[in-house]
Amino acid sequence: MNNLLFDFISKYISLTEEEKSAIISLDLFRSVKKGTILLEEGQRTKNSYFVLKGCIRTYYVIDSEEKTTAFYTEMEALTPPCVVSKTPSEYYVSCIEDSILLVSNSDMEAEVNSKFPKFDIMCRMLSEELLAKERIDFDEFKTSSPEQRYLNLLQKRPDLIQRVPQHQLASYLGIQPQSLSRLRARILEKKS
Amino acid sequence: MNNLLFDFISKYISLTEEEKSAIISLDLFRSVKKGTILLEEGQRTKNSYFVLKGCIRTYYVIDSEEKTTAFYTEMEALTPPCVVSKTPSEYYVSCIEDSILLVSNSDMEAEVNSKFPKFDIMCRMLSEELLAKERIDFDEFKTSSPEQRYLNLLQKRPDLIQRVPQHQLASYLGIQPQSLSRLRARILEKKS
DNA sequence: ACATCTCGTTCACTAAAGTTAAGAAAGACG
DNA sequence: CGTCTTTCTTAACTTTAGTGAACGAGATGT
Repeated sequence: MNNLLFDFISKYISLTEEEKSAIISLDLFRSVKKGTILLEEGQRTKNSYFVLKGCIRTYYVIDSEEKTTAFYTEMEALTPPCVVSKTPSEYYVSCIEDSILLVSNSDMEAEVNSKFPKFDIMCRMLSEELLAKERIDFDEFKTSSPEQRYLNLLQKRPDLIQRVPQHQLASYLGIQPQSLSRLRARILEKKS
Repeated sequence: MNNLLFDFISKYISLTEEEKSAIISLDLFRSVKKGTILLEEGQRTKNSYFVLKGCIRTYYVIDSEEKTTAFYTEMEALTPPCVVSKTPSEYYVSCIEDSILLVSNSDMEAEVNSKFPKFDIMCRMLSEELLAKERIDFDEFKTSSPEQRYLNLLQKRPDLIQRVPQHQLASYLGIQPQSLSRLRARILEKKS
């Protein structure tokens, strides 16, 4: 697990052995069972999550319906907006597979960053990269139909379609579960 | 103009007079005429933009149709994804009002940041904040209908509806211009 | 002043998504 | 093993968005 993390970090900065052991000594890894709710609406938190294995999702409850808006799988990081804005969370975060997560909190990050300014650089690079990715995803979403979005997902994250329940996928695609079923039937029809 | 910029920066870090004059000496301000294309599809650039006055938009050309995905107005910053990924741009950036922009390039930023590490911190805070904002916008988009998105925009950025052409607004809302017209008529009907 | 072009709106029609309801299939649990 | 629940699918119907075409208003250019 440590190696997975260090391989990831090495894409941005290089670490000395001393820095590596400083990270290990923080004891950040957590095993989390499927179904665990990591963050609830209205709750305040300083925690960020990095998925080493498994999958977590973010969802809102609107009119007592769950609306899933994002999935985070292996080597993906989530810092909930409420951590940045220091306000109560607008959404839930839950674990949809047995997972191994790295859980860090912003106070601790600030401390580490002041000791190792390198980390600030890495955080900056990471969030710039994530912002660019998020914008492109958003743009693709805006400029395509539900059917195109599904086909696009099939290309880019085929694993998600296997490991995630359909009704969660549906709201991730911005549609109703029934529409997703129909849309998939339509696609199969076209192929034949 | 300098004051607008320094007020903005002061939300993140505090600057000494020396640092301020270092920034001014970089001579970053540009007056840009309405209609100017700042970035074209396929082009490589290292430029980021900060809008002091006016409005710029990003758009794709898909099937020879313009698809507008974002607007940036006063005190908003745009670093195109292609600057981060160092690849040719996937979209166009154009100026839709006579504007005053701050144009910086990533080489210069790197130089300034190494001289004043404070700036790295600010960039990090800024991109974390923007990422959080982008995620929330995306989530709202996913979880609402075109009509709700329009009403939402009316609440949050009423100025945009005034200053931006309808057909650009339409694709910003992820729909066709005709649908936006119809949708607006529908809303007016409901009110009466 | 005239022709041209762009933009916004409207209309009729088609296609797709929302909604409500019902039933089948798969899982969870005692 | 059967029961209960959740998940997925299908269907009928309603609502809304996409599409193609047409029109008028306003801007642009010569």
